[in-house]
Amino acid sequence: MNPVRILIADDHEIYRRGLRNLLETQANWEVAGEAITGRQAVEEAKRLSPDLIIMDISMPEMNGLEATRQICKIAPDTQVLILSIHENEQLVHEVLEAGARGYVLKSDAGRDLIAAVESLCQHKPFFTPKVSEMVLEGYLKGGSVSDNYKSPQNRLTAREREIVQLLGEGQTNKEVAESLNISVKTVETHRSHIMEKLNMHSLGDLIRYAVRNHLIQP
Amino acid sequence: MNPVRILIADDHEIYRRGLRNLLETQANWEVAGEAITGRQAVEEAKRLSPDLIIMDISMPEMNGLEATRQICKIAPDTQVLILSIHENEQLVHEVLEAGARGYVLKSDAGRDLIAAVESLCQHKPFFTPKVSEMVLEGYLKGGSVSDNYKSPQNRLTAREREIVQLLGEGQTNKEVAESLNISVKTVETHRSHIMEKLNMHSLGDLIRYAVRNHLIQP
DNA sequence: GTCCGCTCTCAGGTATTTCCCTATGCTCTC
DNA sequence: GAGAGCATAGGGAAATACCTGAGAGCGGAC
Repeated sequence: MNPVRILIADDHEIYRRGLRNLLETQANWEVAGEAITGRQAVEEAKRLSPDLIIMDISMPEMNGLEATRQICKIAPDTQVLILSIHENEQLVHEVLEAGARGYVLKSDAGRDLIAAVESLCQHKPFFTPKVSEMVLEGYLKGGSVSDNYKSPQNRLTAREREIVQLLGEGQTNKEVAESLNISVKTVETHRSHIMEKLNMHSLGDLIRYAVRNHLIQP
Repeated sequence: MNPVRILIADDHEIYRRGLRNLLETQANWEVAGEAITGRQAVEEAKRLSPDLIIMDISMPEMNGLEATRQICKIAPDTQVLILSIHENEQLVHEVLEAGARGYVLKSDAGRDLIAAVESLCQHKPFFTPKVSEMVLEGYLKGGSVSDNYKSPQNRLTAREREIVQLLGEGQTNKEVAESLNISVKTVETHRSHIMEKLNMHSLGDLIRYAVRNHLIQP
């Protein structure tokens, strides 16, 4: 039987160590790689085609939510397990919408992570008890999750959200352009589209928007 | 030479694993015990008399700040190193007041933790670069930290705080100048002073600072 | 299959804003 | 009265905003 190949995406080195250490206690599991940013996670997912990704939400450059969206699109066979400190209903629905199949709170991870990984490997979703209630509620309300969830950032495209995050992290247009390997002009275009869509008129508005919508940490 | 005996206090099992794993790479260091709550940390500090405690801030039952206060009172020989995700000036000064001798951001921990532990073992304080500037300024101003740091934004002058707030609320330099009936040039000067004082390089940084320090609402 | 709409990409040009350095009063302290 | 800190501001260089325009790719509609 082939080993289960796992990619770890978390910006804290200590936490990655802890995860690796825990996962390696399991026979037949293999940590195939590590990623520090969402962008790296996407790249490594492409390169390594892991069976499963353990994904933190808050990461620099690109957050885990956005990374999950992209990975589930380009590599639908890869299972994504979200590890988050946020016990936030909105966020749970967002990550499910993005394509993740599991959500474990970091405070429960020591107890539940192994079970969660096992579950996802058998293509069954997994949620820590606190989370599963929220999820259930979402479905019971009728309609799909997406019907219930119309957050304003859905109006932004993936690329636009990405740019909002980088700007929010303090990068200038020029730095964003370098980070994404695109022209400054392109960044300017995106930026003006974003401003227009959200009806904002200054970078300050944009950044507060990003903080409110958990695209960045204050 | 006796080994350095370390107590780990953090409520996340994965994180404790990571810490233990990292610390055990060092010869002559020994993880004497673990605590999951602040209360446990106090008890274990009494029972084990470790040389050093690595202390998370957010823990259930009793937070790391309160635990630090108690431990520094009952076991003044034990060094406390704070490990926190919060880049918040107020908090830094509170933990120093409480008796901690080091403050490392979790995002920097992988790089700085070993150095921090070494430093504290030689009874030298240690702070990650981002943090050390805040601290340094506090001491350079003379008097105790608490005198100067009733609130972190004391480092900025009244006028500067006013400007940070207006910028944070989404006003442009020009609008701020109109609001305050001063020249745009003056606003620019204030702004660059603020940036310099806080060691920031973009409006994004500034706004996140303002949100963290409750100068504005996100 | 083709067309339409959306997205991402980029360019050029001008107006505007910001950045960086310097400088002048003013007040308070030592 | 010398110096430190603060609020004020100017000049020139750099960056950004704001417009128009446009090609390439992609997915859904018909």
